[in-house]
Amino acid sequence: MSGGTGTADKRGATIYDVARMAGVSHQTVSRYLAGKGGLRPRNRERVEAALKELNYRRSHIARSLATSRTYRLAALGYELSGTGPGKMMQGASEVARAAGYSLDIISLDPVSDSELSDALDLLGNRDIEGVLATAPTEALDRALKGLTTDAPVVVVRDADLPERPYADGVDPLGVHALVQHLTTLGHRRIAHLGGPPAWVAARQRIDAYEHAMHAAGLEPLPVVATGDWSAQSGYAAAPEVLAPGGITAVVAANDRMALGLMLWLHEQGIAIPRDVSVVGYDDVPEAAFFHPPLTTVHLDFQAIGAAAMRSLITMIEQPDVDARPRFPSPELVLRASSGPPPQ
Amino acid sequence: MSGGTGTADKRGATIYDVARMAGVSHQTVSRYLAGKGGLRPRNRERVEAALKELNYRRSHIARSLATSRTYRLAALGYELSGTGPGKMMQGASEVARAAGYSLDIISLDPVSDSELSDALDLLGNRDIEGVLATAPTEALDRALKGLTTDAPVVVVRDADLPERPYADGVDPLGVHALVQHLTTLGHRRIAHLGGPPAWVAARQRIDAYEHAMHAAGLEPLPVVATGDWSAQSGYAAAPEVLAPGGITAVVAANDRMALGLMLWLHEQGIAIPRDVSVVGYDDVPEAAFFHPPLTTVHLDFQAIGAAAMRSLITMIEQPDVDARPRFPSPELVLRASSGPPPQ
DNA sequence: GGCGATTTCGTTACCGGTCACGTTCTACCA
DNA sequence: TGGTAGAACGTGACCGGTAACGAAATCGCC
Repeated sequence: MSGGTGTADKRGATIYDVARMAGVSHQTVSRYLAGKGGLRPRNRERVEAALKELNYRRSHIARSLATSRTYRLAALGYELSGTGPGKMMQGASEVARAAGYSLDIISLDPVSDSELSDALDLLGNRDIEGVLATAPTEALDRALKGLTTDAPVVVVRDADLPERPYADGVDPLGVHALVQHLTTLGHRRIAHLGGPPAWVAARQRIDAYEHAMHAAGLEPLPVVATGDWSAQSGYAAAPEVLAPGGITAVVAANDRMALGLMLWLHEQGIAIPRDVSVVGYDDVPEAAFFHPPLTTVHLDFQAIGAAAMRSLITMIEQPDVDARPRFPSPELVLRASSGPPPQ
Repeated sequence: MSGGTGTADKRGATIYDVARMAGVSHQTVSRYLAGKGGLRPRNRERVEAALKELNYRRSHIARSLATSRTYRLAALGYELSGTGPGKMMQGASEVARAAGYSLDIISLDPVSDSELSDALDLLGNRDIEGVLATAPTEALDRALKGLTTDAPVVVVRDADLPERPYADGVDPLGVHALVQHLTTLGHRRIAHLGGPPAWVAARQRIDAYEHAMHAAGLEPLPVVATGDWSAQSGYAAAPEVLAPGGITAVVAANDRMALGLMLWLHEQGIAIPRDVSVVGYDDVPEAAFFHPPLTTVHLDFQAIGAAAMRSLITMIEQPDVDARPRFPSPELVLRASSGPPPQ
């Protein structure tokens, strides 16, 4: 009413405005905002009143300039609209926000490489405190290594493979469990429908398939890896996968490719799992409702993203602490798409 | 070699450092960086050399403080890991980055409302220049309206419905086309498996279904809307949807619910589309590979997100221009899940 | 060579906070 | 009542850029 200071002064009120109105110095206001106490009740009240009256909001920009902390992180990866990467980002994003950081998510398009370099020098930007990169291709992996920033970088692969991945029966990817499940059912000729070879994840799964077959005393079949993770590519690659003949089970590199493969089988009149068993990888929420419901390996993407982000934040806030992320293990999920081979 | 300034001075070089090394004033460096020209070749060279030598990177923070432009936007929505919202964000994100903005993506959890208020006052933050919100529930819609910020806000609904949505044969949602497709095939008892009623999108689709039925001279059946967009919920709701009896076609509120519904039908020995036709909505990439491939309505989510973002940026940069987004129209996609009703 | 008009450049202030330090006030005790 | 420790508060500088303005250098032309 009185005074005539409009409520919405353009450009917002500063601590100096607040200080003037409260009859104190800007430093006192700053102290109040820092919440450290040490204000006399009278001044505290006046500051609070002025703050409210002017609808003060702090300027993170100015604060950042003074403290050289920005609380900004960046995350990048391919195909962030997919279930896996998407959930990962969601997990990461929640952790970041809870810790007071904001997250710039940069979704790369596999097609255009120019975008990659753009995005990368965006990261070279010195007001980003840390970088999280997910499920990279090797091109991205290399690019990240060449990153000229001293901000910490966390790269999430499908699993942090130990030095000797398959020693001691350790199966970090869960592919062994999948293959073992099939061999236990009696399958011998088990094919692998691989993911795009440029992806580290796809290569890891191919390796794991071959290793698991050898471990079971079986000869791995030539891996068909012409796909791009999509259902379309699974459908297209299906004939080639089945070409060797006598195949009774197929391990697809992910659930979506398995879906495409299954449609092709249906169209050929090949029954699942009576004639051919199909298993996937990822356990997307829809996999339980495929026809038939898909046996697959469950990955808790959200937890993976969250763990990676926790690790990144620890690297920033406590550089001396060892903060390697601990990712949850993949778990085999048995459903109706796998069964004993035909006689 | 000479001089002894280490290449990696902590905290980075400033334009003052560069200016000193180049023997010019900081303002000259600033001018060079602004790219406006007007430097003598000699000075230009010296500045360039110093820039490179010191590995200078500009501080966006300081620039923001001086210009009061932050080039930061925020986007928020539910279930960003889903195909639709995910692609939308991807489209928005690309446009934003191309225009020089960075995008904070905030993924809300439908469960916890506390998160919403947290996120919201994060937006009240005055260094965010604009807000994009997608596919909101009405709770979010209300919350956004109460937002105390003078930054522009763009809210994306499924379609920007005109004043009188169904006049003049206009069908902004594509649901009419879907229903008409079914009636043309001869269906009369067409049910709707609705989305979660709290979602504006779900309500719009329910309305459109009922209106389309009336337009075809048919009585809409009671809508079952107990789902949550998931395949699981489609599966669970299936018996109730089919309960009225004699139903020969079902319009699901989205593809995932259609997937769950179809699994239930398979389990009951009901053939699709021989006994019952099923159609979805969204056209997720996998829909073409369901069994059978799903008739649905295609939405170009990426284009929608991009259009919304362009609109937001226009609102920021040219406040006087009318920048209402123009979204692409949904398109009917015919596949094998719909066919004539049984005799 | 001298003059004015343009370019080119430097000086100073400012954005909105925090930090370091010095001053004032209060409270307690001799 | 005076002295003093410690809390409360204010002053000035600084973070790293940009904006505004005036000074200096350059150019063209007579």
